Amino acid sequence: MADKSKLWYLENFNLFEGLDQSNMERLNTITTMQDVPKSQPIYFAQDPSNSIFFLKKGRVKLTRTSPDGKEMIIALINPGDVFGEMSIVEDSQRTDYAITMDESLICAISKNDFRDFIEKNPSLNLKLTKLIGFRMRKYTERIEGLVFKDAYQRVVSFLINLAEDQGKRIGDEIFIKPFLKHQDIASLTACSRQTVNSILTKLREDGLIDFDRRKLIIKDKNSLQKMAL
Amino acid sequence: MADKSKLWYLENFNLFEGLDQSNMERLNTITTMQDVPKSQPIYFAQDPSNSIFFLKKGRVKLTRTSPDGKEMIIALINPGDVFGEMSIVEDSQRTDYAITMDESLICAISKNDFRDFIEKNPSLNLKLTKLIGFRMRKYTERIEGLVFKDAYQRVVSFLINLAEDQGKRIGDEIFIKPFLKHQDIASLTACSRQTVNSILTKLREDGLIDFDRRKLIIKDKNSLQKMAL
DNA sequence: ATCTGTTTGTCATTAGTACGACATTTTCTT
DNA sequence: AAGAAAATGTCGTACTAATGACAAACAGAT
Repeated sequence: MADKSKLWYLENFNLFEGLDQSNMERLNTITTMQDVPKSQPIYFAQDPSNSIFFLKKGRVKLTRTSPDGKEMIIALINPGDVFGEMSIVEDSQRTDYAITMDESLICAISKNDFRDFIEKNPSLNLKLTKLIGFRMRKYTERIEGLVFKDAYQRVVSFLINLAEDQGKRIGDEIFIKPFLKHQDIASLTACSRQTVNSILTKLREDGLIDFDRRKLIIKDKNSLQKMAL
Repeated sequence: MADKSKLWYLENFNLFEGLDQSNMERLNTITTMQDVPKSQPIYFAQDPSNSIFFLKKGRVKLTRTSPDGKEMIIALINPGDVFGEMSIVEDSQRTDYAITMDESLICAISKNDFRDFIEKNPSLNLKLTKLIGFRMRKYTERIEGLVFKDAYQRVVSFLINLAEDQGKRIGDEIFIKPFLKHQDIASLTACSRQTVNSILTKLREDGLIDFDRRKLIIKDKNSLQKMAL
């Protein structure tokens, strides 16, 4: 789409572009590809973190759970995205839980293999740092949202981001296809399912969006942007 | 102190340890040291980010401001800490605002010099990535706190972290000396000044802490830890 | 020592959201 | 096709924490 945000491009820069043929082949030998059905865990919290993943196809969500069982979604992973990359930096355990939201095709590299590979391709180092730096920026924005914005603004901001990440512009409207459950939006925006519902309903009444169980249409992104501040 | 958290050590690992003499000297030539009075800005949001800093002495806070003027403190910087390191990763502008809280001694390296220096000392690359990775972990924890914890738990968690970072154990108690204004704690824990006050007062009534304008004493860290969950 | 601005302490009021409850609709399973 | 399970829509109630207002304590400057 024409107006994908700059951030989108940063997010989706190919970690491996610019590698020569022989390295690509070497890369191929150290990765394993796997078809994973819907709603299958990839890894759990406290698992030793010894792989880094690339999502080829499908959707994955990364979550954390509070001591009393509430779920918070840290990130939605789309095709082309890397996840679990903290394993490269730290030897410790995973702090999040990764689960497919659709049938997915996932590519894995063991931490050690990847480290060796980086050693031989130092240009990856900067890219990886940039990737992590980019994640950090997103986290900062998230924190800022939680601190400065109310539930309404958080949900609206989320919709805008979603539209920029995975929307398809058709005429004046932006379509987002495999739409999320209200509970998922709630877990992403730190409010309750019911609050999400009432906000979405209000936005629909006001003609800013339209939605049903499987798609979302942003009808007036400009106005949304104004209210998200 | 005996029980400084593991995270503390990660945070304070010396970016430059292990460098040989000639590199240390080279490093010395590209850094500038500066004595900065209390309450002096180091950089502003939107400034071009072209330096990385090390705090030798004093205290610095990094903040962000909401459109309507509310302040959020992103981090407190203590002697030995690096800050502004995102400039290495990204060419863009600063998103935060750095200001001294006390008279401080600050060491600066220009982004370009630092990049050159890294080029010649690739081991720094991994360290830098780890530093950023560590920051990221902290941010994740912050997000989790905002989502899962209420104001009470957030303030208590903050006190515990503060104690671990800069407390001095004396007998059974932990002393924290240049204590923060309630407004600062509020900006760090995402609640109002008045809420912080009432929480601290309650904790004092319950005999878990003691405090006045310039010092804080943690009297029962265990109990605090239990309530922070 | 006094004046001035800052920080703290305390209160009453209000706003924003969570939560529980339940009906309705949709989707999945067999 | 029918029954079960999941997701949505809509209430009312309850509670947490923000806000505004003000007095008291303190700190810095002259």
